[in-house]
Amino acid sequence: MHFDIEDFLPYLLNRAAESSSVSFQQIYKKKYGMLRTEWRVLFHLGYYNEMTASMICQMADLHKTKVSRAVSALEEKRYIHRLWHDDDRRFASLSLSAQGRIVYDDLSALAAQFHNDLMGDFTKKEQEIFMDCLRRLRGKKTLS
Amino acid sequence: MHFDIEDFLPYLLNRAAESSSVSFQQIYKKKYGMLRTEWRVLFHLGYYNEMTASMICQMADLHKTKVSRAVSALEEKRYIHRLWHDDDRRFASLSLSAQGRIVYDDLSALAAQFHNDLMGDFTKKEQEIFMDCLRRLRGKKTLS
DNA sequence: CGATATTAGTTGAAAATGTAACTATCAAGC
DNA sequence: GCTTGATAGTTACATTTTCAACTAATATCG
Repeated sequence: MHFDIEDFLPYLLNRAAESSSVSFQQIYKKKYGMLRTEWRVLFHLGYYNEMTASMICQMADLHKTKVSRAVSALEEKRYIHRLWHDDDRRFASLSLSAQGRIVYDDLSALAAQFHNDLMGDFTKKEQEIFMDCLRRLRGKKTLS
Repeated sequence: MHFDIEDFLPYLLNRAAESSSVSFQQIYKKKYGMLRTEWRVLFHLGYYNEMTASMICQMADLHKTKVSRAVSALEEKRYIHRLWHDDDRRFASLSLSAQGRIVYDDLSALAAQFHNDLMGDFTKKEQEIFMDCLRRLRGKKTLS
């Protein structure tokens, strides 16, 4: 079976992902001193308002130690609140603080703009197919 | 501007990339004890036969320290040869050893198969557009 | 030729990540 | 109630990655 390096999907995906992530990373890093995982946790909380750490793990495909550390970092920056449940004290509701909400609003607007810039070159039809492929790919675990 | 978390391109790309890379990683890690960067360097050498480290950096979008360490690791595993140039002794030609070639042949066949499995669900047309979008995206540096 | 700048690649320390073991809490079965 | 097992989350340690400083070789320009 022929192997063409430039068409190898994991490689292509990685390069595209890295290239787009790195440029957007500059923004939240410079403006708010956040790491990628922190931004990821932040935007989940901004979007879904209230989640436990394990919900974030599942939805964002992040390991619990990564989330744990990101949550601590965000708490230290006063971007989120952590409220331990009374009925089951193993887990805590996470939510944005007022300041965190401001940061989220700012960054999500920039993200939307960034997204549109990236997509700008593609036709509507291409965009649809592209996004659809990505969504179908995610979660697919072949050959394992 | 509206921000939809599940459609945010860098996020989608990252998840798709991670998911595909992690599953393939199991293979070369288990079979040959290689890290992702090492596999990346190896398949560049397998495909292009002879490159300097800095050529690999450019083509594979890898930082020179990562390549440097991957090259050392591959050399220790006896998968590659390093030949310092006589006319300009700053750089060295890297190429696969006989054993490295065997490893490459094995892994590239598996990679091709893996690629096809991933792509299997998509129609020919979808595949074309998808790959085309990825290639056009890679290297695009918006908003920086 | 000699000073300065570039380029290829390496190395060391700091930061981030992954893995496994851990604490604490709750659930189930007896 | 007590043991066993699961779950949420944290911590410790080893591995990787990143960043900046470094060596060594060549190039440029006076």
